[in-house]
Amino acid sequence: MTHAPTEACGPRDVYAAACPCRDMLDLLANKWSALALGALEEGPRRFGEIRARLQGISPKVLTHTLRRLEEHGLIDRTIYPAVPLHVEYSLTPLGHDACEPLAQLRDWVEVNIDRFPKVLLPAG
Amino acid sequence: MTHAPTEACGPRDVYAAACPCRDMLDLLANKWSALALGALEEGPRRFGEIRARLQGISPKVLTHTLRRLEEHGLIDRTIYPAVPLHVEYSLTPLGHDACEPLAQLRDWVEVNIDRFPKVLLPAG
DNA sequence: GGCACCTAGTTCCCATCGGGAACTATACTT
DNA sequence: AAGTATAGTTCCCGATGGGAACTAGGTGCC
Repeated sequence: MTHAPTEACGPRDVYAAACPCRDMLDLLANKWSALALGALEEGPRRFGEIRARLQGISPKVLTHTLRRLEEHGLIDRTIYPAVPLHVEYSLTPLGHDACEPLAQLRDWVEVNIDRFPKVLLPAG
Repeated sequence: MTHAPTEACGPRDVYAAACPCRDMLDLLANKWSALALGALEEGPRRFGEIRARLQGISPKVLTHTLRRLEEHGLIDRTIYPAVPLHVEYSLTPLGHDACEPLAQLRDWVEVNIDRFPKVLLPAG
């Protein structure tokens, strides 16, 4: 029973409140998660680098986001006790795979942003 | 100037805090938005139908979610002043297109749910 | 020694969001 | 007059997100 078959964990329906899929969707369908995973797509990054890439995120929220992704097995956190402390975040295989749909969502937004009502686009 | 070219609205970068892309990502990268748009993919649905499909959502949050999607031009809200009041929600062309990446995200979660750490999967 | 600096956070406070339960409004049915 | 149905709204409260300031371990500078 190392890897339960499809039936073991319920109906696998994101629309079912009790299905664990719901929690996973909640984790991934999140602005900061989508951006953080994307930032790690090109390779491992340090806390400060991710923080700089995700413009506008506060250190508190970034810590929380990364911890959640780590708990759910999407990223690894490696501490290098070097001269100035060095912590590196990297995608797990699962996290790498999750990047695909998230990248498509990010790309879709960038491509279609002009189609949104102009009132909502400040410098439109 | 009916439809501004790519430059008019900034750099089109979801990673830029000031880019309107950020707001759109925040809207779409959301559990309830992703589920609600998916529920409308098969055709127009009424408030009660959507509520029943999105198991666990409260009427307050559903109202808020639908209003936000409407404001951003992803869905239409049509009132039929029939016998018992009848309100129908339907996808706009923009909303229809947004369903593609969202469906991929939902599907990815359902397909890969078993790969997540088992501690987090209640009935795993 | 004392002070500023660097990295990676943590802590505090507050505004907004999300969730449950109950209530409202309108109109028809019995 | 009471009950049913639809589409919400309102209230309360705990969780989440955001800004600003502070902490901790260690280095280099004077």
